[in-house]
This record gives sequence, C-alpha cells and structure tokens, in this order.
Amino acid sequence: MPNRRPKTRIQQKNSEAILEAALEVFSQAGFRGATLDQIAERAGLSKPNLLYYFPSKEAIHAELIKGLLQVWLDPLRALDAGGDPLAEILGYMRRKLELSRDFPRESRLFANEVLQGAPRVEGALQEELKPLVDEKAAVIGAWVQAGRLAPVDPHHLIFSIWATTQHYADFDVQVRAVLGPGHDPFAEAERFLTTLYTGSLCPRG
Amino acid sequence: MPNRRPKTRIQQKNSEAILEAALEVFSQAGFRGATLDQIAERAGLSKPNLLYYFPSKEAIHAELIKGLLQVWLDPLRALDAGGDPLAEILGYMRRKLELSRDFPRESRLFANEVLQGAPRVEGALQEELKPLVDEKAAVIGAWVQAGRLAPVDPHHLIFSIWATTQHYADFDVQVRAVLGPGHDPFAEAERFLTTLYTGSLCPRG
DNA sequence: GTCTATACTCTGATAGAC
DNA sequence: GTCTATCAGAGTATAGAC
Repeated sequence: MPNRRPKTRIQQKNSEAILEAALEVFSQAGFRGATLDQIAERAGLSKPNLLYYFPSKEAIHAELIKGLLQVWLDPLRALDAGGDPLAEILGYMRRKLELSRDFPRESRLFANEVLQGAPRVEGALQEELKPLVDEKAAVIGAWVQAGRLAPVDPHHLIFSIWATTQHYADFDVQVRAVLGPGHDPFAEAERFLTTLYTGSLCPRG
Repeated sequence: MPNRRPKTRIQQKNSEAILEAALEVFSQAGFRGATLDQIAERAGLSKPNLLYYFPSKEAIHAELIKGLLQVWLDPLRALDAGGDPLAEILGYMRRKLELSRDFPRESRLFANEVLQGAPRVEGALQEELKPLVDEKAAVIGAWVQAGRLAPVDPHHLIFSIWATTQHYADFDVQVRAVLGPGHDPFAEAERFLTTLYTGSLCPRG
C-alpha cells in the first residue's frame, strides 16, 4: 500500500489521474452509478492497479469530497463584514457563479451527494457548513439592522445564492436545452442575478 | 403480461404500489442506485411478481417520468398573460414552492435525472419544456416592454424560480442541517422569495 | 397471478506471477 | 508497481411449478 503522501513522481501522477477520472465519473453517474471499470479506463490504468493506489471505491470518493468542501466554502469565507453590503453580496454571488462555470463537475458531485440524503457528508454539513453560514448570516443580519440593506432573511438569501448559481452547473443540460444554441448561460446569469439582488437588496427609506 | 390499462382491482392496486415504492427508491438513490429488491420489498411483492407488472426496471422508471413531466409543467402553463405581471410571477413561484413541499420525491427524481445528463428525458426537454418556456418568456418579455415590470431577462427569471423553489426539495437535508431545528423552511422561503421578486420586479419610473 | 429456483451479467475486490 | 486471472456477491431477468 502506498504511503498517505505519495512520494515518487509516478505515484503522484497516477493518484492525480485517478482522482481526475473519478471526479468525471462520480459527478456524472453518482456514487453507485459509477464503476471502477469506468474510472480505471479513464485513468489509463487497470482496475487492480487502481486499487493499488486507493483501498476501495469508497476511499476514492471520500478523498474527492474531502478536497471539495474547502473549495466550496471559500467564497463564503471571503464575505467581509467590513465591506460594502451590496458589493459583498454581489461579490459572493459572482464567486459562486465562477465556481459553477469553472468547476461544474465538482458542483454536480456535491449535488449528487446532497440529493441522495448526504450519507457521506452529513457530518461535515453540521460541523463545518452550519457554523460558517450562521456566522455570515449574522453579518448580513447586522447590515440589515443598520439599515444598510433592505430587510431580508440572511439564511434564505444565502440559500437563494447557492440555488441560483449552482443551478447553472447542476442543471446545465436543461438550461442549454431551454435556451438553445448561441447563448452564454453564465454571462447572462451574472447580469440577471446582479439585477435581481441589486433591485431587492438596496435599502429604500 | 398485463394489458396497458390494468383492469382488475388487484392489478390496479399492485401497479400503484409498485410505482409508489419505485418513486421512493429511485428518488432517493437514483436510477442505478435503486434495486428491484428494494422496490419489491417496499411494494410488498416478490421480485418476479414485480416484473410481471412491468417488463423491466427501465420501464418502471419511464412510467414515473412520463407522469411527472406534466405535473411539473402545470404551474408554468397557468401563468396568465392577462393577469397582473407581478402577481402572476409570484403565483408561479408559490405554485412551484408548493410542489417542492408536497412532492419532494418527484422533484428529486427529476433532479437526479437532469443532474446525470438527462439521458432519459432529453427529448422531452427539447420538445415539451422548451416551447412552453419560450412561450411564457415571451409573455414576461411583453410585460417588460410595456413597462409593467422592471427590465429583466425572462428565461433567467424562470430559471431562478426553478432553482430557488426546487432547492428546498432537492437539498432538503442541507437546508435543515444549516437552519437547525425549529424552522419551517417552506414557509420562510415563501416570505423570502416574495420579498426578493417583489423588490426586484416592481417597475420604477 | 404468484411463488421458488435459477441463469447470467456486472462489479468490487483479491491472489499471485512478473 | 503492474499485470492476468479469478472470486464472491449483488443485481436484472427468466423458467416453470402451482
């Protein structure tokens, strides 16, 4: 069994190839729908060789999820209590939208997981996601209290940003089927969502 | 093999039990994650007996999807070009939110499908969903042109309603994990989304 | 119409040669 | 470290008795 931190270049390279292939397959088929055969083929390895690098299918998936959550939370962490309220919220929306655009597979991997009851991430939701969201919701709530933002439920505002931005990654097929060719969904989404949140969050008397 | 339209009461009852069980299992595990064993057990039938009513796993899934799409489109069909613009859009949002609240399994079944590339519904998206959305987007666009609604991209407005309302069904686990106990996510969502869309869509000079 | 038994395939994982 | 061969179990589907 290889060490936790692969040392040789070959090990490094193969580990990365496996995780890359696994991301592709898991995100498209879900945990149970994915097969080691598919992952091995994409990674250019035999199935037993793949299982030399990771002890099980579960372990590959866990490794992907582990690396993912942090990246996923970064945009919210960057929400700055000292900044301009509307600009901070629009900035958060944009960062989430960029993640959806640049890392759609990661978004779908996560969506698959939560959609099926989050059996492998429920702990992380409770211990990492909830505290961070509560903290940032308090920041938004304080902005509302200070009259710097229109009255709004902070938690549901955050939910709506998640929903609207991740929609373009998770339901990409549907979005493109409805829009037809000749569209740039993400660019259009940025304009639309900027309008949506600006109109709704600007304080007025 | 039974006829297309089951005739006896037993056939009727068993067919319904199978579809009910299949909805539960497919929505929670996805197509490949679901097994006939699980469906048969929930339906109170043996596995071969289940396959007496439906020729294959695929056929059960197809039957569910077929019945689903119509129900899913009804709220949008009800959007009335002759009504008050904001009231019509808020009404649409509310009907979608009620679907998420009352039929979360149906929402997750559909989400699972689209998330994995919509292999079994892509045709329906093109032939049924797109024309309907285009028609209603034109209605919204006309409202904007007439100055009865703030300027907004109609297609992306519809996407945002889908995303924000279905989020409460599809990501239910996450929403509840973040909110903690003592919340009614759907009631809170209705208030929040009413504020969000009212603030953003009211025309102002 | 419903059951028991089973055929056959796929899949995750292991053994052991090189 | 990588491969061929293979196992054991799960899963879909069918045969055939009742």
